[in-house]
Amino acid sequence: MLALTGTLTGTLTTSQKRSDDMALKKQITIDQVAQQAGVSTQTVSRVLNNRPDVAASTRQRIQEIIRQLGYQPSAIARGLTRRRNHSLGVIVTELEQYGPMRRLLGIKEAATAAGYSLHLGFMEHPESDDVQALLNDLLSWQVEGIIWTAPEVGNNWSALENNMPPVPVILISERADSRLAAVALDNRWGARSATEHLLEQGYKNIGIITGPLAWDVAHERYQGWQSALLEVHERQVVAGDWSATSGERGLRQLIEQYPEMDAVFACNDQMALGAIHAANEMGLQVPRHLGVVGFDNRPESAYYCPPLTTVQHPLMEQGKLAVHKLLEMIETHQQTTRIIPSEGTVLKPRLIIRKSSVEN
Amino acid sequence: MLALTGTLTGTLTTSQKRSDDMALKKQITIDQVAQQAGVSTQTVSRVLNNRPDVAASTRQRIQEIIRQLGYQPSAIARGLTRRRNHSLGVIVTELEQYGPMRRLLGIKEAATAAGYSLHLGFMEHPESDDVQALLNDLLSWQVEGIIWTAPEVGNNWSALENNMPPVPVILISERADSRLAAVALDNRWGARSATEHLLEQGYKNIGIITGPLAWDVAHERYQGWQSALLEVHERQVVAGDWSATSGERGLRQLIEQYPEMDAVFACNDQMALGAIHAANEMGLQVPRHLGVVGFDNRPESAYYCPPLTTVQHPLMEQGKLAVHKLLEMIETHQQTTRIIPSEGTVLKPRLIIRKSSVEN
DNA sequence: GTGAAAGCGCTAACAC
DNA sequence: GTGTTAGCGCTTTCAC
Repeated sequence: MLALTGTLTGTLTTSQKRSDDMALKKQITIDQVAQQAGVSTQTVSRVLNNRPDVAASTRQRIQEIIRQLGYQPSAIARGLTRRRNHSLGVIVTELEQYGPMRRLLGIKEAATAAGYSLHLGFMEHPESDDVQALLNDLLSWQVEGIIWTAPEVGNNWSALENNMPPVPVILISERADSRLAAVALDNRWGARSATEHLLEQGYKNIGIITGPLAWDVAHERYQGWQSALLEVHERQVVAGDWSATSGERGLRQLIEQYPEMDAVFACNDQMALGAIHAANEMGLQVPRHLGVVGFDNRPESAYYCPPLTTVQHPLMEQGKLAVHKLLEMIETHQQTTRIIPSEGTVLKPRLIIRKSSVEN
Repeated sequence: MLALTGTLTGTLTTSQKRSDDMALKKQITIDQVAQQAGVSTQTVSRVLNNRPDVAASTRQRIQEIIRQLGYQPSAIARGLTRRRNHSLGVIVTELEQYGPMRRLLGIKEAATAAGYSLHLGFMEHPESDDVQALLNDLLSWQVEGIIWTAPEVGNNWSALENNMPPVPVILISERADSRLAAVALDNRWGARSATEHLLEQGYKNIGIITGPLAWDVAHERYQGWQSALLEVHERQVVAGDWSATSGERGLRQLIEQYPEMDAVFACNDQMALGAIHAANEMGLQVPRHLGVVGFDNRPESAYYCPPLTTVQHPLMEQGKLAVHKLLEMIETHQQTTRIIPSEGTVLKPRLIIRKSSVEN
């Protein structure tokens, strides 16, 4: 484990060696370019920023020198004066999960396309981490806006509402009724349609393997499932942790406590995979004896045995949309206002029907 | 699509509205803190940096004011003077793949633990993107070192060797014999042991579904497979693209062109899943008629049917190790030297044996 | 213990 | 067209 914290003062450790064949290149600055070209730094700056008022010959000469020197303007210094550095902050968690990852990819794509770079703030423990510290870190990099794509759990972003950062914030939400400027995915609706599909297929007793219920996303899916049924009993519910392992364990437990179960809604594809696996091992045929539906539509879920019926949601699109809305807010100097549910965009998932829930 | 490129000059678009209830908070600076406290900025700076030579009472007073104002020092301005901003650059691709993602998680964890933040540079098209531009972008953020974890394809980092950046670079490599300061994973060795395992199980005719062979990682696995066999024929090889779909297609094609095949090495778990699926559909029992081995050991591969024999490799560890080595280089002012294969760390994968390759 | 001055690399606002 | 001046927010001298 490296202990870097102490070295901030600048004193270097004792064992410093330096490869002899390669002196430390100093950074090339605008001054050097200006000097070489025999002009002022200002003129160089004009060339860098494609300003019109530079003589063509001067411009060419300067560009040539820039190339020769391999000069690269410092985004940092530039940002300091411009008060704008074309970067966005993203607060993320659980990147090992499918949803967060896909969203980040969408964010990245849209940001790159718009010429923005990304600062990531990782929230390790959504339920306990100090939100303010994370925000401050991002703000200290002068990000122009912030995308919040960490799970809404407990009151971890009530802090946000009380102490709004000086830049626009957009929230990526898992629920249709979110309270900050948000791009939301209607998980509840998706879960409901998955459950209704099972009912339509003639299944009568539908269990559920949920995600960790403290998370909004898990809670919403749970609610969606519940809303499709007339009444539900505790026996029908088991909590998983998104992993295939917990899906397997979950199914076994459900069978035990709810023997009449003939279908299960697993709240993501991995848990569905675990459930199918357990069913196979116990000699229950899917979908004959047990209907199974998942959530996510990972590319591989079409190749499970049997192929998995699941809910597809536009994750990358959500990420992209969030960037677009955020940039719009930035451009119009719009601050994040408190309660704008109607302005928020709500994306709907889509049910993908495969063999795991359709007999024959 | 937002067109931001034109707004750099500062002129804002016409439709700018501003929410009335919330004026734009200006950033709080060190000067304001100093003024409030009735001291010089210098003294505040000393407090911020935990310098000893400040009167205890002064320090307390200043800290109090900092808290009240919610002052947050600007990492940007600080970095500009210190010439050090505690950030690392990471060049990544293909984050939707399991390997790259896991490595990034490892990198993130180690960097966070050491108090470093990360700048991501995304390489969209490893085979064609302008490497220099990506590097320049990272350098313009004054990153103190760079982790290169994009696939080695074609000559995309030969540019690196010719034009070494002014900061240390560490390469995350897929081959044991990499030429720059590297933390490598011995893919060839892993693939070889997977293939040898199949031979030991009595399989005689072993096909392969490779990844895109232009990538080092795919090529290395191919080589490992080949090295375990006495001689190989073109018929035994099909190229996939890492997706389950390509695995399914690949198996069908192999069966056709290499009918005596009794086992297949799929170069990642997803393709293995696709292959198993195809086999099931064609009435071939796994592992009875066809042995299958994958590569990656994703958490869910234990739940395929049958559970997948596969090669596990320490991806997160590789990422962490890369950070640690890079920080070490930074601390010792060590530049990346050209050829140091022996100094590079080589991690070995490990075969995980499950039912897909073991009859009974 | 504390402050004044200079400067990090760049750009905005004005001059000429 | 081009140069000068000032300043972004902070830290590093070096005074006192």
